[in-house]
Amino acid sequence: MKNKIESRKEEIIRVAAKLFKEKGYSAVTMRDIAKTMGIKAASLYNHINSKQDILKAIIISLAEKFTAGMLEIKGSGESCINKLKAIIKLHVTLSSQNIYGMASLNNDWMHLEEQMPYYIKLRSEYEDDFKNILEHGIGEGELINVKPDVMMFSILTTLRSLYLWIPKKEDIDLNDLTENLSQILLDGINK
Amino acid sequence: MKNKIESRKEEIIRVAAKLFKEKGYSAVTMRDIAKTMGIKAASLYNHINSKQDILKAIIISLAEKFTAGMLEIKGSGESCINKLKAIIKLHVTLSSQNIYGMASLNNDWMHLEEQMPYYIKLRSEYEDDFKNILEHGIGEGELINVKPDVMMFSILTTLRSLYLWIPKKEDIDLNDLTENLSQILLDGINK
DNA sequence: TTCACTAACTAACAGTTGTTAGTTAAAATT
DNA sequence: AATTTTAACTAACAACTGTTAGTTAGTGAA
Repeated sequence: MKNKIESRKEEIIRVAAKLFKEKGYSAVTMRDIAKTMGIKAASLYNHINSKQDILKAIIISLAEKFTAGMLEIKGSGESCINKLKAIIKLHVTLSSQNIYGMASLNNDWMHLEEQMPYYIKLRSEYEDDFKNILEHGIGEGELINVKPDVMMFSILTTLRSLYLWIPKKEDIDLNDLTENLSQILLDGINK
Repeated sequence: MKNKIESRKEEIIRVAAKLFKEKGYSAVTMRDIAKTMGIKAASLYNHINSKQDILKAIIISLAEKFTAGMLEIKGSGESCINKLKAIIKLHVTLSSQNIYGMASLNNDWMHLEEQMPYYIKLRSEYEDDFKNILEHGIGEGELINVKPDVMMFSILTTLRSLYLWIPKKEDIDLNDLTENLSQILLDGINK
């Protein structure tokens, strides 16, 4: 059943995500989405159930990709520093693959309805895993002894904002970016 | 004319900023704001001109405080590292003083209308000044030689997200936070 | 050919939106 | 005491919201 070519439903989700990034979920109307696709708002409902369903499709699928990525990293048996580098790469990869979706994930999750508790659960678990890696790194002497909360906040907010920044650099090389970010986030900028 | 006690207009702006942080500008109605204050929506218009004016009041005044802070730092004659520490302190100070306003500044600026170009101008100049400090630091050998764009992105997005994080820690000491952030952002977490 | 399916359409709905007009009771000023 | 100002109110508006119902032209299968 699933085709390589984009289904109409996937197109709606893609177009909606782009509009959500520009104006936010609440400010985008079904008529906006339809107009961008060159059809009428009512026609959208041949493919999707509701506006809410579009948001859900964007956010939950992305959140689950982060969870899957973290699961793999957790079980990799690498050093703490290497795990952190893998997390950075995970964010660069997923963000560059779905810039518009990342905007909704960051800014529109509070407009989820039934799915909100599930999203919150995924996010909490991700952050717990992240903090765990940091605490382990501190315990092993791999990392400096600073509050892991502040550490995680600092790194994670940078990674969560990548979607704002990647599209501005058309010529960007993602491996370079991952490398630069690792250096800055792990070793700082002070010479 | 100006009193120490909060005017009704200031109360509207404060209440609105809190609601804007929770749901975003577009999802908050004038009736929401009024209800929170225990009055009717129409009564708000005795004190403010429009919903748009509330957003403008929140965002522009904050943006101008950042501009003023940067101007002072720029002319301080301090070393690059000390200027960066001063920027970190500026963000911690302004963010903790106005957590709700910072949310609008970050997430709702695109809903500014006439004032949008002015906001964009302030933000661009701030970022230019920031990058300038970094480039100077690299040139002088104070900072490692990594693309200043990536450096600025990394530090600035962390600082811009402080509003998300400060309120979670009731017991937080702002000087501690500034100190921890400086260490992490400037020297990294790698031992 | 006949039939069911797909994906578009028009029309309309009930509720919500920001905002205005006009009114009123209390407080402040003259 | 008379007057003006303040800050609330009710009622209403025109525009917009997400969504539904019913229709229709084109497509592929029987």
